[in-house]
Amino acid sequence: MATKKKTRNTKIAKGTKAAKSTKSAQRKTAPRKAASRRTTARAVVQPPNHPTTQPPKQSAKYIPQEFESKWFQKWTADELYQTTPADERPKAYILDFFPYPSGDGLSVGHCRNYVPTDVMSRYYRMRGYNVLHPMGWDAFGLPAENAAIKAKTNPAKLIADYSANYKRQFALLGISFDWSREINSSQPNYYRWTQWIFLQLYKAWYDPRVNAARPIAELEKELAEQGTRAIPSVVSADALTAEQWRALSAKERNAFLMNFRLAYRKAAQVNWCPSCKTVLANEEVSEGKCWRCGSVAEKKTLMQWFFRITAYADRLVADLDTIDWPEHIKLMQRNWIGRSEGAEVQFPVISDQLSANSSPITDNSITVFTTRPDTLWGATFMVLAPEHPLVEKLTTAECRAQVEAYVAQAKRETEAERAAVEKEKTGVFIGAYATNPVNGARIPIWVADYVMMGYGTGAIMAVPAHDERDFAFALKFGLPILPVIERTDPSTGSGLAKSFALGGTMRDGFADALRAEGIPFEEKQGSLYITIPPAKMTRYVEIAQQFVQPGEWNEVVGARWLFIFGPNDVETFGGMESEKRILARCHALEPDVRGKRTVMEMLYAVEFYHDALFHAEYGAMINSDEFSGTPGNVAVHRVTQWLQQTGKGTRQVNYKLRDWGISRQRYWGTPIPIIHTDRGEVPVDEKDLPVKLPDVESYEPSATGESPLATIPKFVNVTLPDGTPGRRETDTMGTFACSSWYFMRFADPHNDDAAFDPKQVAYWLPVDTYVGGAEHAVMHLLYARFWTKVLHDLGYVPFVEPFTRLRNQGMILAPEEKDGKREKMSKSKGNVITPDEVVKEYGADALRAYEMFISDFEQATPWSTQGLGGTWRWLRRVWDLLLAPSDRPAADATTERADRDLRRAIHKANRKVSADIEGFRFNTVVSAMMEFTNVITDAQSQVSDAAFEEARHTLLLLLAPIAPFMAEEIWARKGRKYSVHQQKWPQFDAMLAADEMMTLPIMVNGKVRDRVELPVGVSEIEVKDAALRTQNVQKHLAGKTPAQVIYVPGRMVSIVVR
RNA sequence: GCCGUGGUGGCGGAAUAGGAAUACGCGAAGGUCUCAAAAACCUUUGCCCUUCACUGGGCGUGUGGGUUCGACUCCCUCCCACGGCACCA
Repeated sequence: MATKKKTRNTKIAKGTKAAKSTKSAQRKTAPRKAASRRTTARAVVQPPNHPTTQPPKQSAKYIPQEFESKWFQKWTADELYQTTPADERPKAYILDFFPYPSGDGLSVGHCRNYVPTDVMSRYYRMRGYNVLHPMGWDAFGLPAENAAIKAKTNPAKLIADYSANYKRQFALLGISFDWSREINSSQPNYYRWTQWIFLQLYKAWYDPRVNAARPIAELEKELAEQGTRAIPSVVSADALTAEQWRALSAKERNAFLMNFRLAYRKAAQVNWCPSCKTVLANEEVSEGKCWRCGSVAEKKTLMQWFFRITAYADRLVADLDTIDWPEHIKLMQRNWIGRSEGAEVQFPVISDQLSANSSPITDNSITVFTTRPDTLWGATFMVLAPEHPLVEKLTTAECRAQVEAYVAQAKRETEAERAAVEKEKTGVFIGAYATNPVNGARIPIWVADYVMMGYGTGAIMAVPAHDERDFAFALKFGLPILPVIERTDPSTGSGLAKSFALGGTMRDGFADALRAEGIPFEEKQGSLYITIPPAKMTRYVEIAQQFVQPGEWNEVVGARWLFIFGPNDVETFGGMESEKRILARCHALEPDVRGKRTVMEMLYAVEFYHDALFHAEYGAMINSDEFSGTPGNVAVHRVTQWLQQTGKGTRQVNYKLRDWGISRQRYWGTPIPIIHTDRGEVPVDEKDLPVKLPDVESYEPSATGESPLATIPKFVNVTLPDGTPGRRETDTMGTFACSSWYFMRFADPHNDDAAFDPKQVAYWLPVDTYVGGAEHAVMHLLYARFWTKVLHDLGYVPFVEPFTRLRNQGMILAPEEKDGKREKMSKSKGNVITPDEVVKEYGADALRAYEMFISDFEQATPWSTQGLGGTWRWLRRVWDLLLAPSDRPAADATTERADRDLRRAIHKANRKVSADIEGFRFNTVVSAMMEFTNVITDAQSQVSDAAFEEARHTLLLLLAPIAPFMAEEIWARKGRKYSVHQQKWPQFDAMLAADEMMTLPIMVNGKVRDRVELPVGVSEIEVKDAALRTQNVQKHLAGKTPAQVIYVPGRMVSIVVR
């Protein structure tokens, strides 16, 4: 560090001398001690009688407000950023997330992604790429509709105003969007094709045999020929023979096909406000109440449209491995899809319980899904979700009243209440029993709200010893808990076993005997807390038998489960019978435990045991008949295989992912192109698209829960070409539909004959770089991936992933207050900073540079007006430097060396700036530019005219993507041919960037003690020699001979002395 | 609770691949210019000790440990902040 600074000081000192010795009168008047890059630059810029070629109106000073808007107008007029159609150049598609234009406009926080993607686009244009960098509006949706209702206007008008404002702000920032490709998802020429894609989904089904979507017509053909025989059951459709299919009416066939279509209709619940008589979005319900009127939100069941995204779950998981996305986003998608492998197992209901019911059902059984078939032997009860249809069927007469009350209460609870944190477990026994199919155990059936109808089969086998929720439930209701998986001690990797010897239960000398055997324990208040090493287990059991007092017992828990009552009187806890036996004996011996209903409840009273009683590890199986001893890593697999072979269960994959609901009972969205008739749904003919949203005055919600469109007869009532009367579907699509394909439309935005020209899409797509906030990590990105795969399967696009590279920008927070608290920018807190105010004061280029410089692109960070001032001052120094006159001294020996150094800096800067723009390291792009500026300034009075010009030329070109306005203005003032943005990116030469000398730090025993400067490429022996000779190293060696000298080529020398 | 991300000067942050910690910028202090101020520019700026000075030394990347000639970087423990999910069988 010190050396480095000294070096620079030396250079500056030399520079000053050189400056003074030159002829410039101005420089002679410079302060004697000036010696600075900055004074020098400034002194050169403002000579009183410097001959200037500039028109009088131009300021010599950097005043961005004088020229920024002028240049943007010219760029627009010249169509400088219009994308050219597909050609032979390499393409770069750089895209920002589709924004909803909000009435509040952009803040400096929103610019965090628009500026860097613009820099990148400008960079790739200069690199000779054909760049697509478009912008459009995600214009449909709730915010616009609500704002319009409030303002008593049409949302289309609001969107027009808001997007115009966004466009103005983008212009202010110099963002180089190709506005000729602007799209608006709420215009018929766009949503016509959203409807078209809906129809493609409606007319397709997912064939698991080929793992792809296929036309539904092919399914109909197959059904007519051979029924459902060859179709694996992926949907909840009944099996059908060809004859049965052919016998169905058109309406019945339609209903049957709904089980297969990728766009289908089913009953689903919505939030309903009984007072506003309207459907509420999740966002409009807070704490179970309507956010407008505060009444309690209810559930209402409506027929709604869904996309069958679950069919693609496996592909959506698998293809994540092929794309360059942040790992945490991929992880969030994997978790969201929530693929889990397990088994479905049938638990027969014990029929004698049913005989009491009026309709005895002989083949009744409860199907459960489990990810842990290896724990089946520990299933000691079952739980049904309150909504489960078998609750009604199986509840016995004695329990009916209680069960019905419980179910009614559970249904009243909102989802939020039911999922409340640390909620006390509740549930009711329904009076019926089932048989555990693996061991024939008779186990009770309960109903409880911690089981959800929406996941798995809505019923579970409860394995309380190895599932936390089941454990809590069993403890509360006194249900038996049987360990069936061995506990491993995480710290040793072997079995964890514990014993608690209560004071007075063991004879004297027990502790000494343990000590003699080397079994560790702690003694507190006369009781022993023993942790038994696996190797000593047998010995421990022998010792305990000898020392246990008559009428007392000692137990072992964890890896083994033993109750030691006396010599040769040891009970193993390992099944329902032993549970009963042990409990009876303990109750008999000890009045204090008589209140305990299960062995585990008794043990749970000892806190020392807690970590050994319950665990969810994949350990070796115990207490599981012939499977006991099966190692943990193969247990699930082996049991699943056995279940399949014996017909007790089947291997099953389950997902958390639900199908994508798109129905919105709203006006402002894409109408769903379906007509309802007596013979079922009929899709609107593709040539009749778009189904236009009627332009109406009032679109307040209907009182029935239907969309406002339902109140417009002119829209609703239609007659099909064959004269059949029909009713249009009145739901509109949620906006995720619009944003699931817009990136394709940008490739061919004005096509009226198709959603896009496949050739254009094949050229531009997939998107090379996609940038937006992490809040869309799951939904939007998953849906867009899904649509892309469907369109691929149906032959419309040649790729399966839409976004090759994804990056998320970090949030820009409000400037830090004195208390150091970090806050988001928000209108309500009044701490929003707009680009408008920043551009007005500092100009767009300073804003752009600061947006890049502020921090790592993905990291959240507070805005700082002082930091912004720093980048502004840098730009001003660049301005002065680039517009300074060129009158360097003639070349001589000194300049030759300085020229070489400067040229090296030029190529190093080029390399760094290029690599960092491509790698999303925008903050170091700016710091590298600042350093390059400093180097040129420092060197300017020592180098030749040619080298100085080369450096300044490169600086200007590297600056063009970052500060486009200033670069263009300087380019013009220098009299160069318009435009700087159409220039080639400067050439990089690795040879010229290579260093001649290297400074190597020398470590002695891990501490830097000295440094040597050597030419690059000297031999290892020379380096070591030089290192050992340096003064401070000699001092630290203190006459000793080094034991080891390590040379890391070009990096450092490390000397070890003992 | 689980999952994810992060923790480096007074502040924003940098550090390619295990090899010079704190680049670049802000702020601060002192100075130059000025009648003065602002602006601009110069110098210093992790902490501590030592030296008139040159210098030399110790500590230092949330905590504690480990691996290594060498750790911001790799491994283990713990703490804190932020984001997301939450009875998912």
